[in-house]
Amino acid sequence: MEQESRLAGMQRPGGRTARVREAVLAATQDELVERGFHGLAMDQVAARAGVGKTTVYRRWGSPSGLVADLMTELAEQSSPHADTGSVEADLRANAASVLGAVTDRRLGATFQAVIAAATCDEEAAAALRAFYGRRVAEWARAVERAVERGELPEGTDAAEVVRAVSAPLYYRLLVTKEPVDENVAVRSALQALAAARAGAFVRAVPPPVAPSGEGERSRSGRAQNVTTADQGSEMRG
Amino acid sequence: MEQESRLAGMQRPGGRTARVREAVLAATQDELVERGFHGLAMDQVAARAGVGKTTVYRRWGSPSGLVADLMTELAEQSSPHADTGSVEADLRANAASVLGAVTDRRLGATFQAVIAAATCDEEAAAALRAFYGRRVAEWARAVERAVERGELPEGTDAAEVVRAVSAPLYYRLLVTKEPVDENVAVRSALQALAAARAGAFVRAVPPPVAPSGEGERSRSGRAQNVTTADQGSEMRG
DNA sequence: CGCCAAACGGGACTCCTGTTCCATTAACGC
DNA sequence: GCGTTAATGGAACAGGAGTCCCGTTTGGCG
Repeated sequence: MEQESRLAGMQRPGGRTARVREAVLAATQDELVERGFHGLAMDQVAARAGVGKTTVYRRWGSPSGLVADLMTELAEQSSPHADTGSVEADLRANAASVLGAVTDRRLGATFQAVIAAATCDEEAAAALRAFYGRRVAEWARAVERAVERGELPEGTDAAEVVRAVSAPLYYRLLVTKEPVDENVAVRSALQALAAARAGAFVRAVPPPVAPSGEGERSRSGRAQNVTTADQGSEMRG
Repeated sequence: MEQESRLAGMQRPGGRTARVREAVLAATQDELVERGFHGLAMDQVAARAGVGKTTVYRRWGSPSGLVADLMTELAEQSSPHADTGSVEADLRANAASVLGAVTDRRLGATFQAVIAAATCDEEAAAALRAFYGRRVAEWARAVERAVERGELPEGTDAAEVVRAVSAPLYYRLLVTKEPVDENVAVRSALQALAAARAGAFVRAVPPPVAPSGEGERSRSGRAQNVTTADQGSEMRG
């Protein structure tokens, strides 16, 4: 999308260059598994890949660049998805897929890394967006077919349903750091399904309810005890 | 809990020490807003806070340490939550609260930072867990009351419902990097509510479905098949 | 087969992060 | 007040990440 891969800019993507990239990306993943993103040192990667440090700096620039390229690589590979004819089974399969990606030692480390990188590096963020954009779109087709079959309400936002399946898993993984296991994955799928069946994903914007509670204030604002009585001073436009 | 704050270990937590901590944490937040976690340099923080670099290193050790302490500080402050008597309003208020925290320039930067730090630093991860543990527990009470009132099914896992409200917001913020606005927040709350009403959060483990399609396989070749051969109780309504 | 430029590799160099040492300040107890 | 010493502040020091320079390799092409 944004960039075919790190070979895109190369004017001579011949044998050696491709070999170098392959070796470096593999080494990067190894390092990620062993030391995590914070411990990803360009030196180490270069040494492990058996290439010059200069080369790694020149082509990838930073650890973020490495993981971004890695993610781009993964984005081009992944695509399999189920289409069983039953939304429930499809969504379960989707959840299982995410679970697998997150659980797998190698892939999990990579995802953690790319997400960490994405918090501070635009290139990594773009790679991440591209990856999920593609993946969500793939799985969304199953949901769309379910809508066509009448299993889900007309107007259901398929992509949103798919995202809703992954969201709790990533929430646990990244925010609460709770373990993510099969049980959680199944529940996640079923929750999304239940909400979808209830029409919570139909595209129309829901109407506001009477007392739309004010959110918490930032610490600098120092308002404790929101009584919710205060009416809609909207959060931000 | 793990540590009251960074003052805990201090044997002489008197005026100056407290002042230093305050100044350093404030400076840390400023730096986070301006440069983000990746650009958080101990030197800069020290200079900005008007304290010696040595002091910052001695007491916090690393950028992660700074951020973790900041999160601990925030955890002790936050507590406001709505209890309007209507689950829908409460959950909307919860979503708005999260939205506010994420949207606020200062708080948002801090959360991003602590999450980034948590991916590679156990102390930051612990601070993050503590923060959300507390916050979720607070909001869960509103859901519990809703269960008591009969608005939601018996056996509903209140904490799970609360987490389900935040999950999509953090998913967008961290994974897909889509903008998080009020619209998304409201939808998130209503999705969680719909799922809760449908009984998707009752504590019993859901039953397996017949044709559990083959999940996708992650590239490393491990298959994930949801078998969920657990005991069961029906859950869709 | 041989040219040319693209890409790589190694080593020296720079700069910045983090540490150490010691003098100075100011809480806390009396 | 006054002493003790935890805690801070400054400056010099060390180590490592990232850059630069330039020579070497190698893929593309006639």
